[in-house]
Amino acid sequence: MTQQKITINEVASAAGVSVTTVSLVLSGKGRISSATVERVNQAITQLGYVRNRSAAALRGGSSGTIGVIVRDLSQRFYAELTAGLSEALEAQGKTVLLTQSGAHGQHLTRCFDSLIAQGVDAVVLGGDARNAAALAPGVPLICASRASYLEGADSLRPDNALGGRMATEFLLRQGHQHIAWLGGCGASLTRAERIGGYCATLIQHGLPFNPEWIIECDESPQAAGTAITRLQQRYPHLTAVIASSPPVALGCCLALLRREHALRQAAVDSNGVQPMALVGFSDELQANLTDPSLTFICNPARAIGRAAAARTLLRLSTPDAPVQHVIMPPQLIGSSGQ
Amino acid sequence: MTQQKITINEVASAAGVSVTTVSLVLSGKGRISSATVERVNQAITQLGYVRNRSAAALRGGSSGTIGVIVRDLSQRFYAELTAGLSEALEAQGKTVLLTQSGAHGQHLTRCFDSLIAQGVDAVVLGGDARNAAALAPGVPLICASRASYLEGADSLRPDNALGGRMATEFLLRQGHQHIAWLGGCGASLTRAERIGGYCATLIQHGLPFNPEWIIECDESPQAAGTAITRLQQRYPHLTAVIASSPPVALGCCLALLRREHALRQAAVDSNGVQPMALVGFSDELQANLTDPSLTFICNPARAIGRAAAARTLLRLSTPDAPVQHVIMPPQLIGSSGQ
DNA sequence: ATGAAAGCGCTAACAG
DNA sequence: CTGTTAGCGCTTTCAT
Repeated sequence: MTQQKITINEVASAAGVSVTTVSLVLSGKGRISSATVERVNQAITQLGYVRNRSAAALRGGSSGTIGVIVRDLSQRFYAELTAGLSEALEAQGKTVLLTQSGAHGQHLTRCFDSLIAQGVDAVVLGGDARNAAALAPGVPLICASRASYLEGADSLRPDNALGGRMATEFLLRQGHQHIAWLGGCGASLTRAERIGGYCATLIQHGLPFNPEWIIECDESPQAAGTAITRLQQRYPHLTAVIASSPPVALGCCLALLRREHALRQAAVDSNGVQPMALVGFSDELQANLTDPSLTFICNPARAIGRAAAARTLLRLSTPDAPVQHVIMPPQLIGSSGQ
Repeated sequence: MTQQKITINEVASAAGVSVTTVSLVLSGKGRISSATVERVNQAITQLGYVRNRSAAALRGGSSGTIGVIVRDLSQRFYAELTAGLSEALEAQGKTVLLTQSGAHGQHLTRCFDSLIAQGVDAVVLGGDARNAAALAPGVPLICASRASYLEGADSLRPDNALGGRMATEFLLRQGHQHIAWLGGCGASLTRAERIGGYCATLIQHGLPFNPEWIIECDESPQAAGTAITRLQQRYPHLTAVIASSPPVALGCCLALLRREHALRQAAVDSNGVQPMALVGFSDELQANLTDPSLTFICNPARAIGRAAAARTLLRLSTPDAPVQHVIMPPQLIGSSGQ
């Protein structure tokens, strides 16, 4: 179909220079006179030449690819992260090699092997990094996850404690003093960090912190609805709740609306019905579920991806730069923010 | 750190054979005695050899990579699609090169160029395929999008008309006869196909189809709430609504609950208040927003990804297989399904 | 059934 | 500043 084999050789002769010059122009390395650069680029576009990165990689140059490992792209946080990362890397002429290590990270080794075999210039690792330390010696490793990180490698992650603080302060600002925490799994590091922020904020404000107001529950509206109803019965003076995720927040929201219903219908004086306030956590920035009654603290996943891209490029250009750990602030979307 | 340069040469001598044999074993091509295969594989694992795909690609073999182009990974449908695709391809030893063409497909050409430069064995294209026809001659192209496809290339996509039919039939089965359609943009092909299924179903059941019950609106709970309230006022005998997306469904759900409130409080006879039924569309299978009052018709995005992977592998092994177009059924998640 | 040898397209020494 | 040249690790005829 198209002209098959346009190599730097053709480009070189077309531009009346040597292959070295062309190669230098391509990688922007040597000091080539701008006139020559011009001529070469012209030849390149004229011939429709596309550089063969395999050959470049083979010879020792960089492959122009960055490996990414995430557990599963259907997890919002990692999808957003990967989107930001790929966007930023592609803008710099890099290409992303995507691998999924599986829901439990079971394919981590396979991921590293594929990436190494493909000659990636660096690896960005999402998710748990604990046993990834020595899997890819010789290739820069950048960690970008929801909570964990590696001592010796560059890392980016959300400021979960700040998220917990933001949620709590948002509710305090509205006058609430009895705030419950609903949802999430006790083993979650992200959750633990967020709850840390929640507790710290309460204490800073001289409010008592009651561990019985911290409830684990499945990430489903049903489970959340059941849990919050029980919570309200047991602790009637609770006036606000922090939900660990959008489905939990939704479950709370619906349960609360229905409860208001029921109470009003029971002919209780309307004034006696105190509507409960609600804040939820989310992994997507737009969190387009927001509504007057739904406010979210959103992870800056996409921004983390972009930052990881920047860090990766820096690490490639400056291998000796000191290791850096960055934590990025969440964003409040809904009632007051955005 | 680790042993640096283990090439097929080391493997060959370690196994006491020639590089040819090793290469043949690696690609499973030539007829090598199983004894030799055994010996070679042993040497490979012993030395921790990993094949250099760049070299293989350069010499003419396959690179073992499949290129993927999506508009933006933060769109659920494409995140799920990519997850399924990558999962299935990695299980077969392939690696995915991910590129994003941008919200408006503005980087499509750049995507193709990068992928070609990297020597991909095939390209899976998500999103609009119209002007992608001739961008990558010589490389198999597989289309996997929400609606559009290319005549000459293999394609996979959701059965949107069936989705519309499923939503409508679900409501009809519950006895509803006055069903509105809320949300989406008039220019959307996906929406048009779904609405086609909706209309067809109504007609098949001998029900009138009223174009004024099809409302465009922003994909936000607020917009949906406003729209459905207006709709109810204008057409009081509507008893059900189909929502184009989760945020629209949520907005409807909340608005409906509040309206029931209001009516009940206004001391209207409770029996006069007919609760409205609701079905929504979603791009994620778990659609974990489901709740007794929230049912979803979910796109089989992940399954489409897996099917696209299978089709890609088939196309690589059998280049002459006839072009195939596959449409995949959505899934009802919630009240009755699942 | 296996081995020897010729490059694939590119980059990085070295020279000029 | 630019040209010559030697491979990178692998696949693939062509012999054996």
